Amino acid sequence: MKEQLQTLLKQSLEALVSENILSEVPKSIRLDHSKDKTHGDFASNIALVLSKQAKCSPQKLAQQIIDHLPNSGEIVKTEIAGPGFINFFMSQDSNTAVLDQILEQAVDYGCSDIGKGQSVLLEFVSANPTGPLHVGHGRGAAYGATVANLLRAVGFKVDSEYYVNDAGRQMDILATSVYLRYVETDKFPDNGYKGDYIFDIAKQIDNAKKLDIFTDVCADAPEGQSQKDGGDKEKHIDGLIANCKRLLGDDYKVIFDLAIDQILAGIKTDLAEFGVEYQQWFSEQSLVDSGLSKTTVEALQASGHIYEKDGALWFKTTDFGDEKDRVVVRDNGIHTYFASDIAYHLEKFERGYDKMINIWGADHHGYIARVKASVEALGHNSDKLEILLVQFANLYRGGKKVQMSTRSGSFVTLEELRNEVGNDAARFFYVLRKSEQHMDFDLDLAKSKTNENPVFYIQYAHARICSVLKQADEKFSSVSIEPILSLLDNEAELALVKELNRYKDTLQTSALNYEPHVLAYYLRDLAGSFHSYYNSCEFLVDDVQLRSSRLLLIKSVKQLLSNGLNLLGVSAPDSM
RNA sequence: GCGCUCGUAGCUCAAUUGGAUAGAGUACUCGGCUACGAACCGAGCGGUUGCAGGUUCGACUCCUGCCGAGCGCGCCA
Repeated sequence: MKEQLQTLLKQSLEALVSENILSEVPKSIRLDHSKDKTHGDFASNIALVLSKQAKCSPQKLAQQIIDHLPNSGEIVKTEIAGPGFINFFMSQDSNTAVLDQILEQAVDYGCSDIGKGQSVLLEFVSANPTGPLHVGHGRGAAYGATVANLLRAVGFKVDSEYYVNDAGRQMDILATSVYLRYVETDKFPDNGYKGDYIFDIAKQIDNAKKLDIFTDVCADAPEGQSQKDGGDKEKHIDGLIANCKRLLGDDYKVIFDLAIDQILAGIKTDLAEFGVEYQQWFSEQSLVDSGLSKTTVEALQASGHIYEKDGALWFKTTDFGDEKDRVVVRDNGIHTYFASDIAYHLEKFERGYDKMINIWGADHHGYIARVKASVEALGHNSDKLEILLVQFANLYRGGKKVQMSTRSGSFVTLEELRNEVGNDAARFFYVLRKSEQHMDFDLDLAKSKTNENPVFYIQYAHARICSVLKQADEKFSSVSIEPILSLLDNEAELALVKELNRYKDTLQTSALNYEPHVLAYYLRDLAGSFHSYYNSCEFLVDDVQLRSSRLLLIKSVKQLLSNGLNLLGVSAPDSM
């Protein structure tokens, strides 16, 4: 319906161009579903936008646009309002046509091909495999999975990917922490991984020697001493790692692999149970093994973007707008994390996607400039790489902010949250906030008063409709009666029909702007309109035509609630 | 100090991406089940959109400067 109207508007503008009233037809003609029903069904600001070009007042231009509109049975009334908006009042038939479309296209209703099959690589979560996912990661997981669903619905071909940081010092700290729990030392370093899950992994070690790895390590800062001096603490744990590797020999690798396998398996299960699926798990170590990490640095060197200073290799990212240059190879010859990340992004570009999207925690924002710089330096268009930042969720418990740290082991895991509030509530809650909005997550509220979560409000609407339809089947014979949609004429019905007409645009807006919350809010509004309708009208009336018309309407509502919830990764139960 | 992100009702958040009278939930005050599910509905209360300027037909939205919050600024990952 909106498309037809847009076409009519365009024809009118073309006519005005041929009469030299306008110089050209704009690329896009803005047409909004009006939010206030007194403004009709659609509103356009086109006259306001073009008044300067037409050199006349917006109101006058609006009148000319209306005068040049081709005749159409769909438009019953137009009016000029406010500073020059054109409001369109559509015919009842034109408005209720959506009901048939929804029921005919069912689960596919709302889907489109605006994405034109473009391929997208969507990377999200990618938390270091040094511990279980916590509720902070949950936001990225829910957001990423939903964005993937939305993009697919509007015609993109999306691959989801998790970048596994399975190389580097953090992994050695992890392995050494596990070993220290295995030997049950009382000198566990302050900066090791202290979570309970480390004990669980340690229990699975069999047959390794229990050695004292504290000999000859920098003894300045064992637990409880000179904690102020971070440098010594780090040297201390590096010494422990070195001893661990040297004394354990081959057993070190066994423990190292055990630790990462266990944790990664846990992360995979966790995400799968949360309804978050990945097409690829990409290992950082594989970049080292394949030599890509090394050849990438060489390529940068060959193209003159690398210089040496203080024994290290620096990448001149300032040439590409970064605020300072970055080290890629340290003076000890070891590649930095950034070096593998450059290789990783190069590898992504070489896989040939039309678009790449990274979803990062907001704490990584300082990293964007250097990654884009490296992409440009290697001859690729960094515009194909979009980086979306998700703000942290502040957790509150008992009115107090909960500090979260994987190392100290003080965090609420995603699994705990899912068990407490359920997947549906968790998925919905995470996605209800705009991603760049800081969000406060009140654990007590989420856990103890789950009925206040709006997800139940929407699910309840769905269940209510199912219940009505079931009873309709039981009470009345199922002879098919042709509904007469013009009977749907009371206020609640018109509001619902209007709401249903908005779905398709809402889905597109939500997808193209990577804003799942737009869909979430829409669904709540739709459920709200339905609940009002439910309380104002009876569906199972004796008048067969009225009854079947009303049932057709609520069937359509049910379909869209189900479609929308499905995209958000939330179930649409028949009863609850 | 510099940079990024943000600041909207008592609280938690929206606002069709620059549009018309800034809306929901929650809290609080009323009212509605002999009803197709009350996990619901209806009414009320609640605002100088952090502050001050600017841009234009029009600003919560864009620009500038302050104030406040979070994050980042390492040869860590």
